[in-house]
Amino acid sequence: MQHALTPTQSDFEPNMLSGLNPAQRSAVEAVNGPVLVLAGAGTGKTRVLTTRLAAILLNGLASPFQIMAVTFTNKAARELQERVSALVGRPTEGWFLGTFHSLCTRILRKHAERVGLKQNFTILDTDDQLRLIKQILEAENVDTKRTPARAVLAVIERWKDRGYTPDKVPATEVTQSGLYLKVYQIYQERLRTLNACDFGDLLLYNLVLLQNNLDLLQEYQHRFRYILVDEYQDTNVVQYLWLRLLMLTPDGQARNICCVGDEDQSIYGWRGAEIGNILRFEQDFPGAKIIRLEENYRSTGHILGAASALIAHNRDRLGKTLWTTASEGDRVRVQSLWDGESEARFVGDEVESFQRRGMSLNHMAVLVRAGFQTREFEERFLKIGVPYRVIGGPRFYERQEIRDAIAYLRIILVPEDDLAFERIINVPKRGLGPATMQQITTHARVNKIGMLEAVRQLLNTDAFKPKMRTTLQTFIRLYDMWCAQLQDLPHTDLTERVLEESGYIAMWQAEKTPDAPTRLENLKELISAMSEFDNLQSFMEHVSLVMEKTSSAEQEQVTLMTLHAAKGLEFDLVFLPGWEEEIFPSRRSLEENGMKGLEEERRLAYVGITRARKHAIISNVANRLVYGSWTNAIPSRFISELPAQHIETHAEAGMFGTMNRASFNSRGTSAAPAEFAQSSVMSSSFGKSHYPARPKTSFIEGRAERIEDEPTYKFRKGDRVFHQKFGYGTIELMDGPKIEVTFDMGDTKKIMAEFVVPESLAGEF
DNA sequence: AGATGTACCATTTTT
DNA sequence: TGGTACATCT
Repeated sequence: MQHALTPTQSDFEPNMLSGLNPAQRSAVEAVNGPVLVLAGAGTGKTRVLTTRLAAILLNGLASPFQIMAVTFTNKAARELQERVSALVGRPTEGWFLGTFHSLCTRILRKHAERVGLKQNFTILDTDDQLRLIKQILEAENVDTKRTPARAVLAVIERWKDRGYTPDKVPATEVTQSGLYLKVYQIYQERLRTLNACDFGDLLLYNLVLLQNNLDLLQEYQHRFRYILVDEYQDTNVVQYLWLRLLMLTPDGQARNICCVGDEDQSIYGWRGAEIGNILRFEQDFPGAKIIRLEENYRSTGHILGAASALIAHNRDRLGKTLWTTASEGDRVRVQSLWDGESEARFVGDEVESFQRRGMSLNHMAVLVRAGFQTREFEERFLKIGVPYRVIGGPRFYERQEIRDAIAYLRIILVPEDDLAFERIINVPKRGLGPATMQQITTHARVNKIGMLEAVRQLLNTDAFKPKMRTTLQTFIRLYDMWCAQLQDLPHTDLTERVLEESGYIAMWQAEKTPDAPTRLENLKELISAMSEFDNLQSFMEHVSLVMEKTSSAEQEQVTLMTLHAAKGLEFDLVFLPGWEEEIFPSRRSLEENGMKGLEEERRLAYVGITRARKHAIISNVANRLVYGSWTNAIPSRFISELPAQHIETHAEAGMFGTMNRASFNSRGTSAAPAEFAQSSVMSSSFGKSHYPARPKTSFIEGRAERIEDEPTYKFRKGDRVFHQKFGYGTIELMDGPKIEVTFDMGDTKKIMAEFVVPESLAGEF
C-alpha cells in the first residue's frame, strides 16, 4: 500500500513540498519500498533527503527511533540533523542520524561482548595501528624496510572494507606466502587484548554481529522501519552488506530503504568505495524505484554543458542528463601557460581582477588534484597579499601534543591501553630506556596483562634499578590519583591536572622551538573543546570519531583544496589548474587501476567543474617542475574531451613553437588531438629535461613583473614596515624569505619579506 | 640526549 | 627538490 503524502495529512508542514520540483517531490513521496534517487551535481539531494525524513515523521509513519539516516562525513551528518530539526521543529538528539561510523559505534558498544570486547573499548587511530603492526612485523622478524607497516595495514584495511574477517580472507587474496594474513590474525588478537578496535572494525563487527546473531538481526530489522543513505556511491562492501542485511527480509523482499547518490561523483574507489553498489541497486533491491534528479540549480549553461560532455565519456554510469534554466553564462575558460609559476601568477591576477569587479574572495576556490599542488599558489598569494585558506592540512587531533594529551586520558579510562601507555610513559622524559621498556613488555606479554599492570607487579619485585623504581612508583602514584578523581573532578579540571602534574605542560614550556607556544595554545584549546561534552567518555568518543579542524579566521579568503575535499561545495569562481597528463589524470591511478582508474579521475574532473556556479577556469602548463626536475607536460586528455561550444581556449604569449606537439590553437577546441593525448601515457614519452629557456614575455604586460622588481630590504625582528594592502605593522618573526607581521589594523600575517618596505620608505612605495 | 648525516621517496583521506 | 625516518656520531 502506498501512502500518499499530502500537506493536509497530520501535522505536515504545509510549505514543505511546495518548493520542490516534480522529481524531488516524487522522491519524497515514494515512501515505501526501495528507492534510489540518482541526484546529479547541484540538484538538491540533501533537500530531498531531509524533506523525506521529515515527511515520514510528520505523517506518523514512524517514530524518530525507527528511522536511520546515514551519511559519510560528520559535516553531512550535522547538516542533516540541523535541517531535519528545523523541519520538524525539535532537536534530533539521540536519533539515528549520523555517520556510518558513529551509528555503528553506538550499536557496537551495546553488544561489544558478543565480539569479545568490553563495552568501554577504545578506537585506535592510524598512528597506533601502524605502531602495532610494526611491532608485530618486528616480532615476526620481518624486514620492515622491504615490507613497511603502512603497506601491510593498507592490505588489512582493504580486507576489512570487503568484509573479510581473518578467517574469511579468500585464498586468492592471500599473497606473500600468507604473511599478511598471519599479521592480520595477530593484529586482531592484539586488538582484542588491548580492548580496542580500529575504524574498519567498527563496521566489520557490526556486520558480524548481524550475521552471527539472529536475535540482533531481527531486533534491528524490526526497529529500523526506514533507512536513508546519503552518498550511496561511496559505500564500501561492508556497509553495503550491513545495509542489505537490515533492509532485505529473509525472503528477499526489500523494505523501506532510500539511497541518494550520484554515480558520476564516486571518487573514493581507492579507499574501498564500491561504485558497483549504486550501479547494481535495482538488482539488489527488487522492485526498486529509480528517480532521477536532473535539474541543476547551481551552474550556468556552459559550465553544465562542459561537465556533462566530459562525464559522458565514462562507460560505468547509469546516466543522467542535467539541465538548467539558468542562462548560458560564461564559457569554461581553458588557459595554457608556460610553467607553474606563470600559472600561479595567472590565477593570482584573475583572483584580483574578479575581486576588483566585486566578487568576494570567499566565493573563489582553487581546486587541485593533489595536496602538494597548493604550494605554488600559496606562495603567489602570500606575495601579492591575497588572503587564503588551505583545507585539509594537519588536523587538530592529529597534532603531537594533542595526541599525547589524549593518550594520558585514554590510559586513565582504559588501563590496558598499552599503546597509550607506550606513548606517554616517557613523555615527558622520565629516563626510561629501551632496557626498562623491554622488561615491562616481556612481563606483560608473558603474563598476558597490560603494561601498566606489569609495572605494578614488577614494582613488587626488585626487577627495576633503584632509580627507575622511584620514577615508576611516582608515576603510578600520580596515575592512581588521577583515576580516583575521575568521578569527582570535572573532566576539564582533571585534564588540566593531568597535564600539569605529569610534567607535560612543563615540558613544552621548557622547549624553546618556535612552535612550542602554539602547542601550549593547542592544549588550551583542547580543554575548551572538552568543556562542550558532559564527561570524559563522551569526549573521547568524539575524539576518535570526529577529527574536525577548528578554523578561526573570519576574514575573506580564497579557498585552496584538493578536488576530493571540494565534493559537496560550490563557488562562484573555480580554478582548476594542473590539467596535465600524469598529474590529472594521475599517472598512478591509471597504472594501478587502468580503465577504472581513468573513469574515477574523470569523475573527479566532473566534480571539479560542477563546483563552479558562474566561472570555471581550467589551466595547464607546458613545463612543470616535478620533484626538482623540469618535465614537459602534455595537456590533460580531459581538456580535449570538453566540447568546443562550451569552452574558450587561451594560450600565454610565447607558448608557440616552444610547446612542440603540445601546442594549442588560440581559439577553437583542443589542439591536443585525442590520439596524441592517449599515446602520451602508453609510451611514456614524458621525458625529464632541463629547464627550458623561459620566454621573457610576461603574461600581462607591465603587471606581472611589478612585484618581483621591488628591492628587498634587510629586516630584523621588531622593525616597522609598510605593506601596500595591509598598511603599517611590526615584524614579529623572521622565517627565511617570509616574515610574520602584526599590522596596526590588528591582523597578524605571514608574508614574503620582499613585499614590504621599511616604514621610512612608505611614501615611495 | 641531541646533533648531524644519509638514504629514500614522493596521490586522493574520511572515520 | 624537500621532507622524513632512521642511523650514527659527539
